Amino acid sequence: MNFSDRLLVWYDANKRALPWRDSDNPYKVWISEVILQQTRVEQGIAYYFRFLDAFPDVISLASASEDEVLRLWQGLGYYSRARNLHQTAREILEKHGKNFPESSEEWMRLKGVGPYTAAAVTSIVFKEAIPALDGNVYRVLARAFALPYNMDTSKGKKQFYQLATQLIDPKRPGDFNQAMMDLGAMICKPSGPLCLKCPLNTLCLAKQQNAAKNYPVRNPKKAVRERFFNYFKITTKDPQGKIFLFIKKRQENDIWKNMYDFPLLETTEDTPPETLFKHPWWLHLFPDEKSFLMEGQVRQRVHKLTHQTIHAKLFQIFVHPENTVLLNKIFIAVDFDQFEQMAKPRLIELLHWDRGEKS
DNA sequence: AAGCCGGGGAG
DNA sequence: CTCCCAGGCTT
Repeated sequence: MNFSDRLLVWYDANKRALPWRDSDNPYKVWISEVILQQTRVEQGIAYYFRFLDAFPDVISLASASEDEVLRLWQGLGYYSRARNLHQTAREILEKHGKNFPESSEEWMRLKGVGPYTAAAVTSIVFKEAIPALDGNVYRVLARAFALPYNMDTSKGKKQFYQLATQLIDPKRPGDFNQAMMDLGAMICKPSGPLCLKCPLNTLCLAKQQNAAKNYPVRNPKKAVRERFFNYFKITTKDPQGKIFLFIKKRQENDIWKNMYDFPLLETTEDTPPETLFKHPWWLHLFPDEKSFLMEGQVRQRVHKLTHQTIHAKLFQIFVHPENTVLLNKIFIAVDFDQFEQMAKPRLIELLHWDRGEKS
């Protein structure tokens, strides 16, 4: 038996039962593929169910607001996926008149759809014989053939792509692609691969060399950036005694774009409150140091992302309503119930609900 | 080509 | 702690 036959025999007997499998619905497969970009299946499944429940088809997704879509995506990360998904739903409805494109070339032109997602959707739904290369597939191929190609470079990716094109079963392209990913996730794992259970173990060159850990070749990882976020949870009361807090929509090209957080003063290093309260940004909001009151403990939290570590502090500030004219111009006043319904980064969710302080 | 974009689970 | 996950976009 050749590579593909062994792989597919194994797949038929061992494939994972996943909610979007055996579906010929391009919308469902598309959503699942985008949710699973850089995201483990176990983490994505709950989001998949909630997303399809809220937006069962492309029309409902296109009809939603971006805020609603981001709110459903909250906690999953890489939020451009949600923004692009929403934008692309509207584009499909406009240009394709509700019908999805059927070729990977057309899919590639959609926002948020790259080589992997285009190939995955069209191979699974439309049986296009094009390989879908994700992290699992690079690892399986690199080990099986002891390939020295760097998967972080375009040249390296091209080598993997050409090989996969040779291997893919044109009769079952979707199953081939999913089988490669299942094998990578279940057997040919990044560390501690289960070679004894692998259907390819008799032909795997990395196993013969006992060198699975050397594959695939990748770029060395970069240093993590350190950032210092000083947040101010500014609250006030209206004449009826109802509490409002001031928030902001992040519109810069930075993390968490188009999601909501508290008024933020970012500094290049850890900065004591006395210094923050003399900062021009703060003095602009509160020229008079008696116009605000700091209450409660300062909440602190270290939030680690893949590429940056955020040292966050949350200062709780109370402001008398007569001193909120400028705040109302710069920020958005919401009550706590409204705030709960808005799309927030994980860090904000944690700071908001934190009890006491941590250092 | 390199930099940027989240959060979480496994070891 | 480190690694990396059904990647894609911007510069």
